Amino acid sequence: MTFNELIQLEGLVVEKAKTEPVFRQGDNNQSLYFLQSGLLKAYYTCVDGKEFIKSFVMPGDTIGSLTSVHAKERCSFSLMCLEPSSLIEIPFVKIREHCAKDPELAQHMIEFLLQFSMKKEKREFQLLCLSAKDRYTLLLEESPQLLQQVTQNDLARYLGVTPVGLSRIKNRVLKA
Amino acid sequence: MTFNELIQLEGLVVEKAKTEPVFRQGDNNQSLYFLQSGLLKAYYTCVDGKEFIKSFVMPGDTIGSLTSVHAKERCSFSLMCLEPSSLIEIPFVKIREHCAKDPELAQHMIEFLLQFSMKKEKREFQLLCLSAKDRYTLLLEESPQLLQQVTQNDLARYLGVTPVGLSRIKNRVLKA
DNA sequence: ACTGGTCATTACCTTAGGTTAAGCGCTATG
DNA sequence: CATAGCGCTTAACCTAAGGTAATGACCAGT
Repeated sequence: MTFNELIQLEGLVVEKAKTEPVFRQGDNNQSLYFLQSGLLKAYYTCVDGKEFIKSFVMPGDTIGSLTSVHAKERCSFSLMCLEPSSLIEIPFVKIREHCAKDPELAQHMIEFLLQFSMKKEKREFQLLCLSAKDRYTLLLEESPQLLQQVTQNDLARYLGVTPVGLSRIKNRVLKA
Repeated sequence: MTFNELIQLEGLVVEKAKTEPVFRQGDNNQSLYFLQSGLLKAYYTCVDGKEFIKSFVMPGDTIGSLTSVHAKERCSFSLMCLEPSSLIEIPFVKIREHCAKDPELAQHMIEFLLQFSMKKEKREFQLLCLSAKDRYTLLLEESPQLLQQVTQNDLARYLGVTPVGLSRIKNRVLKA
C-alpha cells in the first residue's frame, strides 16, 4: 500500500475557513493532517502570551503533533488556517496498524520520517547558526512566494524576531 | 529482529581517543553510530570558522548525518569525541536492507525515527521560543551532569551564545 | 620549574533587537 | 460614507548580547 492509498482508505476530508483552528496547544489530538490546498501555520503560545511560529504548512505537506499522537502527551503547538484549507485527517493509530500489517507501507513511513527529520534538522541549523537577517535572506531565496502569502507579523514570528524588528531587517537588506 | 540484534550482526566496533573525529562536515559518510561509552559533540562549522554545537551524544544514543546517509549529500556537521569513546558503526544501507526484509525491524526503525523527531522538535522549540538564559536554566534542571562533563566553551556553543556570554548568564542566574 | 595552551572571568565598547507609540493606507462592516 | 480594525513603517529610547582584549587559574609536556 502507498501513502495515497492509505489516505483514500482511512482519510476524512475536513474543510476549514481562514483563521479556524485545526487543533490547539494542550489538545489531545490523535491524527495527522495532509494538506490538499490552502495554508496553515503551526505555532507555540508561551506563558506570557507571545506567539512563535514553528512552521508554515503548504499543500502536499503532512503535519501533526508527534508528542500528542505518539507520546500520548498533549499537543505542544497549535495549528491554524491562514487561508481556506482542505485537509485530510488520518487517525495515527490507523497508520500504525496498517504499517504493522503492510511492509510496503512501513517502508514509506520510514521514508516519510527520514524526510521529516531532515526538515527539522535544517530548521534547527538555521535557528542555531544563522542571524535573523540571514534567515530572512535565505527565505527570500528559497521560498519567495511565502512572503506574498503571509503577513509580516507571522513572518517575523517565524524568523524569531518581532514585526518591528523584521521591518528594520528588510530595510537593512534593501539598502545593502 | 531487534536493533540490538542488528548491531550484533552488522556493527563494527570503533574505538576513538579524545579529540578524535568520527566524521567531518563535508565528508561522505554512510553510517550510523551507536555510542556505547564516552561522549561526543556534533557541531557545525560556519564559513567564518565559528562553531555551533548541534547536540551532545551520550552513551545509548545513535547518531549520523541524515543528509549524508539518506539524501546522498555531504555531512552537514562534524562529529568529534570529547572523551575516549567506544562506538559501533553500522552502514546505513545495511539498516535499510534489513528493514526491507524484516517487518519487525521496520517497526523498530519507525519507533526510533519517531523518538528522534520528537527530540529534534524539542530542540527546535527551545531555540525558537527560549532565551539563552532560559535554555541554560532548563539544561541545569534536566541534565546537570552534562555541565560537569563539557567545557563552558562547548556549552556556550550549544546554547547559542559565546563563552563570554555564558559566563555572564551564569552570574545573572546565580544572583537571582 | 618553566612554558605554552586551554578555560573562565572581567571590563569596555558596539550593535541588534525589544518596547512603546505614533502615523498612514487599505478594507470590511455598520 | 464613516469608522473601526488591521497591517506595515518609522522613530525614540532602552536592554541584552556580542566583539575584543586583558587577566588569572590551571594543567600537561618538555
